[in-house]
Amino acid sequence: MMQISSQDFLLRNDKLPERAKDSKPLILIVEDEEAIVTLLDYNLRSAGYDTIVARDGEEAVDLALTMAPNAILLDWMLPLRSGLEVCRHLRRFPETNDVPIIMLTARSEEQDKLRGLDMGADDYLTKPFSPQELLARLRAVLRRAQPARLKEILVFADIRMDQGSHRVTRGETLIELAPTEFRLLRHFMQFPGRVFSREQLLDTVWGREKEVEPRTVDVHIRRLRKALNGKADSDVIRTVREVGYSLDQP
Amino acid sequence: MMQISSQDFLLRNDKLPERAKDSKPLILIVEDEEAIVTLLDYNLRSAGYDTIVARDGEEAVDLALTMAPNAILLDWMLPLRSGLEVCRHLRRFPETNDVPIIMLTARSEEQDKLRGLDMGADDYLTKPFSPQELLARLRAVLRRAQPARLKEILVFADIRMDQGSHRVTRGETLIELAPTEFRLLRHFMQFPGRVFSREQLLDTVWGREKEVEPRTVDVHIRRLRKALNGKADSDVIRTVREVGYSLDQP
DNA sequence: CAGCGCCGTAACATAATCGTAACATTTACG
DNA sequence: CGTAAATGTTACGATTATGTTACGGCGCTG
Repeated sequence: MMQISSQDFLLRNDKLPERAKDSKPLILIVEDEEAIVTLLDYNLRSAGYDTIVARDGEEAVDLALTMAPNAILLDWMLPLRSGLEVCRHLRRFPETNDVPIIMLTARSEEQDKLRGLDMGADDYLTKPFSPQELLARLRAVLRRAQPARLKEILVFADIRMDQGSHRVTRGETLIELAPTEFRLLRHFMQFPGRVFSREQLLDTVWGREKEVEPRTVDVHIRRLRKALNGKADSDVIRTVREVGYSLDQP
Repeated sequence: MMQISSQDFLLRNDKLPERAKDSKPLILIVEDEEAIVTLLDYNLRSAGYDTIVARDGEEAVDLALTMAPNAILLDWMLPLRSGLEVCRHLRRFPETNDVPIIMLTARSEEQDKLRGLDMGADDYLTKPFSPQELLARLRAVLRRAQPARLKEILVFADIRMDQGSHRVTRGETLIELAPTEFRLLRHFMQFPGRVFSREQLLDTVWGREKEVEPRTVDVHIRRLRKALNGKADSDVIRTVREVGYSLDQP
C-alpha cells in the first residue's frame, strides 16, 4: 500500500525514537538583558541542557507553545509583556500548563515572590544568583514535573479522545457527548480497567459542590453507553455489581 | 454522526515525528503517471532530497499524515481523490496545515491556479516543467515554511486570511470583518480545530488590560459566524458546551 | 459636531442537558 | 421458582448554557 523506498523507511525509523527519548532537556530562557542571557546559556549548556532564548514576552509565549520546553526561566521585567503576564498566560493552556517555570527577579521582595507563585511559577530566583543555585533549583523543578502531564490524547481500544479538539471517536465514527458524559468517559479513560463506585464518580466527575443521587450515575452511564456503542452490542463499560463501573474490553 | 477516515485521527494533535535537523528534507511526490514519478524522483534525489511516492489521493493523505514530509508535490489529476481535494483535506488538519504544497498541473489556466491557491497550495507548477524550475520553487517554499500560526497567509477549509493585506475570503467571497472579529478568526485559524474557552480567548484575542465579560465573546462569535457564513448554513465555528469554541469543519 | 462603525452589556429567547422518580429487567440466592 | 436487591431504562420538568437582539457609548472621520 505505501510506496516508499526501503532506504527511506529504515532511515526514518532509526531516527525517530532517538530524539524523543534520550534527548537533553530543553530550557527556554526568557530574558532581555544580553549579559544575563549569555551567562544562563553558558551555564545551562555546560550542564547538559539544550536552550532557546526569547527576548520579550510575546516571543516567550510563542516559543513556549511551539518548542515545548521542559522548563522555563522567566525574567520578571520584560518588554511587551511582563513575566507575570506571560506566566499567567502559559498557565491557561493545556500545552504549557505543567511546564515548570522559574521566575528571575532583581528584587527579593516577599510580595513579588508570592504574586509570582500565585500566577503559577514553580520557583523563584533572585538576581544575582550563583550558577550552582540555578542548576539546583532547575533540577528540583524538573524532578517534580513528572506526573502533572495529562495526556492530550487518550486511547482505549478503538476509542480515542482528543482533549485539545474535545472530540471523541470510536473506530471511524465521531461520537457526540454531552459535557457530563465527556467528563465521565475521560475519567474512565484516564484509569482504564479500574472500577469506580458511584460515590467516587460523583466526587471526581461531578465535584462535591452539589449533592447528587448516586443513582444518577446509572443514568449517565446509560447515556454514555448509548452514545459509545451505537447499535452494536460491544459494550466497553462493565458493570461490577455492588461496586460500580469500569472501562473494559468488551 | 459523521464518518471520518481513521487516518485523520491517527495523529491528530499529536506531535508529528520530528526529524533531526541535519537530515535531508523529505518530499512527498503525489503522482500517478509513472514517467513523471521517475523524473521527479530522480531529480529530487540528485538534488539531495529524500522522497516518498503516493500514487493516488487516499495514499497521499495517509503518507502526509504518517511521514510528516517537509513538502508535497501534488498532481492535479489523481485517482480516488483529486489533488484539489487532497489539498483542502490536508489543510484542515493541524499536522499538515503548514506543509508547503506545490501543485502540478498539465494546464496553466489562471482559474485553476487561483482555485489551487485558494485551497491552500503554496505554489504551482505547469507541466512540462524544467527540473531547474521545480527545484527553485521547492527551495522557495521550503525556505518560507513556517508553523501555521506564524504564517502570513492562513488557510482553513475554504477560508483564506491574508494577514499582510488584512483580507479574508471564503471561497470567492470577500469577507468584511471588524477588528475584533478579525483577531478572533485569526486566533482560531492559527490553531485550527482546537477548543478555546472564553477566558482563553479574552486573554489572547482581547488581551487582559481591560476586564471584559466572558459572555461578550459569545456576541463576537455570533458576529463572526454571521460574517463568515453569509446565508449558507455551513458553520465553521463549533460550540463546545461548557468549554468554549473551536474552528472546525461544518 | 454629526454620522458611522465598532464595541460591550444586559435582557430576553431558545436549546441542550441534567437530575429524579417511576417502572422494567436482571441477578443472586435460598 | 420465588423474592429481594441491584441495575437498566424511560420520560419529563427544572435548570443552565448558549443564541440573539437591541441599545448606549465611544472614538473617528468628514
